Amino acid sequence: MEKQTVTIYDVAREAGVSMATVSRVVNGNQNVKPATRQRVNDVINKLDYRPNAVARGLASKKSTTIGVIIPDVTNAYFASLARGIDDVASMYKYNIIMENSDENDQKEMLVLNTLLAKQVDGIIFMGNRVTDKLREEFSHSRTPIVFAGSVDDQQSVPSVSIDYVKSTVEAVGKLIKEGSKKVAFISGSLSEPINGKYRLAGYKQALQQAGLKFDEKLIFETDYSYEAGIKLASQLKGTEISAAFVGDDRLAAGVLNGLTDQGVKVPEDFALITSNDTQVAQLVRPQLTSITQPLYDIGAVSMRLLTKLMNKEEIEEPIITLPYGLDSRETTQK
Amino acid sequence: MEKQTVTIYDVAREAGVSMATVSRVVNGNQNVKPATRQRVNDVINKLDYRPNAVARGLASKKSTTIGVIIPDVTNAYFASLARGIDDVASMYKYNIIMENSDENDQKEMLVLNTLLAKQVDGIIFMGNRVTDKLREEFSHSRTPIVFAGSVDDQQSVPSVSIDYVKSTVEAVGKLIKEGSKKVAFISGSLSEPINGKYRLAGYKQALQQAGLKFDEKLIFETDYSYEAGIKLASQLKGTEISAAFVGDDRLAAGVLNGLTDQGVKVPEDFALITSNDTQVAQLVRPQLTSITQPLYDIGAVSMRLLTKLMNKEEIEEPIITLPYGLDSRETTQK
DNA sequence: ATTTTTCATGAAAGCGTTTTCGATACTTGC
DNA sequence: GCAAGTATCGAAAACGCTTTCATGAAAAAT
Repeated sequence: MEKQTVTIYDVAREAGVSMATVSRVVNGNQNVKPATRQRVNDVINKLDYRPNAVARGLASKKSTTIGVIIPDVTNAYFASLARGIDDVASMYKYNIIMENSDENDQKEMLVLNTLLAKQVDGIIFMGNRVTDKLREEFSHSRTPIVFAGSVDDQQSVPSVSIDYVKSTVEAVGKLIKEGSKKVAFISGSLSEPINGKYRLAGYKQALQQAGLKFDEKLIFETDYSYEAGIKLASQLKGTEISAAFVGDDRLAAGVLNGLTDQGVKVPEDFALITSNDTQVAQLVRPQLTSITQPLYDIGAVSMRLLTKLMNKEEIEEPIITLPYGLDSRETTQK
Repeated sequence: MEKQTVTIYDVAREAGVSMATVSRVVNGNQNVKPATRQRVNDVINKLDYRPNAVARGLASKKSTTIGVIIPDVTNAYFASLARGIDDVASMYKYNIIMENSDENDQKEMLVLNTLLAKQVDGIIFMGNRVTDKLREEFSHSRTPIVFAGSVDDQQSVPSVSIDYVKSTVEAVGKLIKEGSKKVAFISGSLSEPINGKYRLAGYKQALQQAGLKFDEKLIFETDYSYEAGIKLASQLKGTEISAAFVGDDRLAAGVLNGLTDQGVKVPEDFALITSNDTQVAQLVRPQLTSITQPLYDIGAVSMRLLTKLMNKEEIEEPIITLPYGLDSRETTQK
């Protein structure tokens, strides 16, 4: 016995009303006589009627679904944002279609298009850079979008993040103040604005404030992985470098563990500050001093912003900067 | 100028064919003369036509979307599974609606229902227990479902996981063989079959094989968190217990760090084996010896199984058990 | 040359809702 | 009691696509 799906029409017939009325009670429209509402609700329960969201979406042109483009769910940083996004999304009755992009240009285009095809009401984009093609696609579509945990360097898209320049100035400044003359700057690709533009600027600014000269050789561009950190650690050993600012926690954990495994004492011989305050930073020993970010909130606020955009509400400020902190743990003097 | 969406009808008119023909070329149906196909494709490009997936879904009764119920994306274990799921899902052109359940019964029911309302073609469920209500809901619906990383203890639902009993026997066996007479069993709620039924059974079996007596006092039931581990560590210190099997990596990391911080030497004074082989296990120092699970594959295989179910293909074996391993790292003798 | 098959296409009926617009039935005010 | 307003409801037209069925044309078989 194939379960025949019960439609709004069945309910209407059974309750002796029109589809319009059923639709009204389902959607909480007030123009229904209480008695009728009751009758319809009874039938709904009796028949176990569940509105078909797809049909609803077609008729209303709203899918109550938003698309989330995430580099990799497996990355704790992005996963935390995602959690914030999801929580406020469900608060507002939206569902989330999540797509891993691997920060691959082609894949990003692809998922963006399928998201648009699915008629998502809005999109949250996570990633460290935006290609021109992608930006163009964004502006073409009528679908609102917000960047979470990153800024469009043209500042043309609503976004929420922390102040990467200032936080880096502070972190590097601390390293210098605690006695390091040679502070390495370790990050992912410098072609990503967050690194090449903001963090690097902060690094230089901190140097300048301390009257130190910028040295190209202290800049290490690598990828965001634990392994890359381990490898970097061997390069670092035996140099004059005695501290490092690192743009990613897993990378930092690699550097730390690599250093420690080689007998370098952290923080005595080498100080370290990382950037994302992911749980990783607290799991390793010694615990990583880190810039702290309201990860969950970045996601949550992004989603909240998106709901406003979708409602065409007036937005006071589309580029939101959330407060950050600097938590001194065990890889700096204190 | 509000961008007027271009529909299949516009393409049809412009190309001088019927909607049916356009639909055919869009869907790769072979019954179209190459010349016509070409003409239609040209118009599609010219007009930048993108099929509306919602309308498509309504007409075809397929959403090409699957629902994923995950306890918490922020948990590395589940995130890894999710990644596997997503990769093969997109391989098969499915999109994923992801819902965090927090393993909360009520929330699970809720998300299941919205998933069903959205007409997902299939569901992947992650979680450690299934309430009867949920099970009933599953069986009511015609939507195929598979459990990833857990088993329905009634074995009535397709699932993919590892053999929790055998892997635990092996892990606990190793601990005993290496000299521990008192091995603690530390896990999350015993009401979850994975703990109370399978792992515990494995634990007892290992004891029995070694001729050891089961001792209620060695069973520690807590929650899966780093903090819980830290707390547990103080309880453990000073007892005769000299080893522990732990059901979760973050929990294990907590125990390890807690022990170490109190001056207990691991593995010399206390040996530890954890269960999920999440990256956490390798980040901590000493690195946690762990049962290894093919996390990504569990997700991937689950999704593959689901595609078969959705295609109504013949399934040889709906309860899939993937191979596990035991990686001796630094929290056991070797 | 005629009959069959096969191919290519179009007309139109859904798919299950929402929503507009008008109609009817009640209230209310006077 | 009657006009005017208001609350309640229904008919039916979308929404943008897929899919069945019929049809005519072209190809193959006789």
